[in-house]
Amino acid sequence: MSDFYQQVYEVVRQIPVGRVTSYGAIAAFLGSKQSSRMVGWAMNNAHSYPEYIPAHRVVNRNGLLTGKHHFGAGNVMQELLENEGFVVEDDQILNFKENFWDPVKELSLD
DNA sequence: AAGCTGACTATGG
DNA sequence: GCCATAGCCAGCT
Repeated sequence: MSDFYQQVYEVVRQIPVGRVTSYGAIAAFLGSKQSSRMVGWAMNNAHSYPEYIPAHRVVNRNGLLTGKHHFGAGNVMQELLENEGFVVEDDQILNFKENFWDPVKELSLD
């Protein structure tokens, strides 16, 4: 597996419970903010990773659950987020900005 | 092999 | 503030 995917998975795994981040933020942290699509693709292949990947904590820059369809037929992603204390409405995290977790800030600085 | 698609984002009208 | 376009790059048809 490419290091890119590996790093994406590790970053996503380090997202604290009750926090969320965006594909672009992860891509930016890896130094390829223009390849935010690849982060999403990495999530699609997340099942290939031996560890658990909380992909539901990764949404687009709007806090919109664009990838909910990949979790299952129903609104599994929303339920997972609500289970962690998020407020989701119309497939969007209302308090997204308040719970946003930026790896660039949280992991780079320290 | 060439073209399309997609769990994105930024920019311009 | 919404819609269209354009980069991005890996996987699929």
